[in-house]
Amino acid sequence: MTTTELSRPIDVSCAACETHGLSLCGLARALAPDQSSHIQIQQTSRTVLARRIICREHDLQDAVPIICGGWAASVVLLSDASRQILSFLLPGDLVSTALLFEPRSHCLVEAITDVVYRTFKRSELKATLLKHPEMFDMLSQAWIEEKDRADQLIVDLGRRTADERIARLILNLAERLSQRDMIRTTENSAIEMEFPLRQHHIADATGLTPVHVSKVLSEFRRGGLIKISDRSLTILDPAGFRRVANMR
Amino acid sequence: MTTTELSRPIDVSCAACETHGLSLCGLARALAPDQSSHIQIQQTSRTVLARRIICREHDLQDAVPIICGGWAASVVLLSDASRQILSFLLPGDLVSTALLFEPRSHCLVEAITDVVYRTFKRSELKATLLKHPEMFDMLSQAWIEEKDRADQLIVDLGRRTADERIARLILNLAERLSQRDMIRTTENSAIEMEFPLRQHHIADATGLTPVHVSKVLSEFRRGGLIKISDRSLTILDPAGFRRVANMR
DNA sequence: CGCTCACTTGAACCTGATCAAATAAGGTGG
DNA sequence: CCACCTTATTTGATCAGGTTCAAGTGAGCG
Repeated sequence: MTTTELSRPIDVSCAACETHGLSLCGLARALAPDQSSHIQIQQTSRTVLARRIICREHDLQDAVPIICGGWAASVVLLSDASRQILSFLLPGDLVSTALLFEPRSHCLVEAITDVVYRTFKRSELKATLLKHPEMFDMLSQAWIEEKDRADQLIVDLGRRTADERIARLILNLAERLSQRDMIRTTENSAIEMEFPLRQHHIADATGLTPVHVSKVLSEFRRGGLIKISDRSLTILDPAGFRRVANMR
Repeated sequence: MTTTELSRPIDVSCAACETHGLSLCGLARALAPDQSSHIQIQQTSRTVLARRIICREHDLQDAVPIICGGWAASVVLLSDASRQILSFLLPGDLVSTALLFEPRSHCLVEAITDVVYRTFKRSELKATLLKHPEMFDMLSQAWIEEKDRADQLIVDLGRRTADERIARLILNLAERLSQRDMIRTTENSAIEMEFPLRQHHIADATGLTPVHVSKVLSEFRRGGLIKISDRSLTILDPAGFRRVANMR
């Protein structure tokens, strides 16, 4: 069985949500069932195992998913079996703001780690949105951020070198994790984070091959910029790493 | 003087709007002053010359622009003076749906041809949006299309060859122009359209160099796929061209 | 122990970039 | 209308960043 389903009230298997409770983005927080929020919507919590699919392209879905725990990716499959990752989804992320308005997902959403997510009925969520102006603002906020990240990725893929793309990906993830209180900063200002991505994920996200990703990461390691071990990544030299990332 | 400003009623210098009156996308049409629409919002019409800027990055704008005539581009400038075009804007396009919710444009909008556009006050537009559910649907439609095109571009830049990128760009433009009744189909099923783009625009949009764009276009021409002359492009062999565009 | 999956490393290759020079196409002032 | 200047486009030669191919190493797991 790849998914478990349970209706409210949310039970302990959703502990991951609590863990990141405070770190969820506005929308997710407003909808969290255990918050003091005055907004109440029917919702369902699910768990999927790593590598399993959360929603398929062209699926017609009545449900709008929000990630509560774990990492996922939105990916587009090409006819030659190559893949492009459009975005990584972290706890608190709405899978796609477009799903609020149209039932058809146009890309695959795949769990990278085990993932806990909640789903809402589109109709209810929309209704709530129109009734609560503050929710509407959160939505437009999420929308703007989603588009900004897509535009940023376009620039990266169109105009930056492999080194830059990879460094920027890592820094962007660090930034987003930091907003969720999911990084540690050590006394020598190194930044450490959980990093469940395989090199092929990085390759699929940056438009490179896994082989080249390996070479670039080795280079970064040799340069003392980062350290990777045991599904955890440390940026040893944030300033230097940012320098690599930013400009030609 | 780069822009002319005139308050309603719209005069003949906005003839371009009439030309494409029927072709505007839902939102723009609903807002067109000469339509039988029951929705009335204060608006201003402006004209800018080719190559001039419609709105600058980080500009704080009270105004939301919709293109009425001509072609424009959203572009991101990099520190090394290279550029990435995020999207081409055609008549009927909202410059960016994000501008409805936040006053700060995060990219430059540049006229490619002479451009006629109208601007609306954000506050009024937002208010109208919430009052008219059918406008809200048009907006979410525009939003979804905008995001779809961005995602499509990500895939193109991440995973496709130069030939594919260029062919797809041209086909996408043909498709969008066709929705606006701005293409001609000749008896031998060739597709002809106005094509004001310079090769450097194509390069900036596809993440390639102008030199390489020139080579690829020459190759297409030599293969009898397209013809370009006098700011007009003809797809001579649509089937063959689509084959080049679609898959590896 | 033997698999499989992830990563690493090196060699050869190729797509697209860079450099350079020539040609064409506009636009302007006289 | 022409001479001149600037901006596009074309074409060829060379270069380089990443890919592809291939083989080997290592870690986790049944």
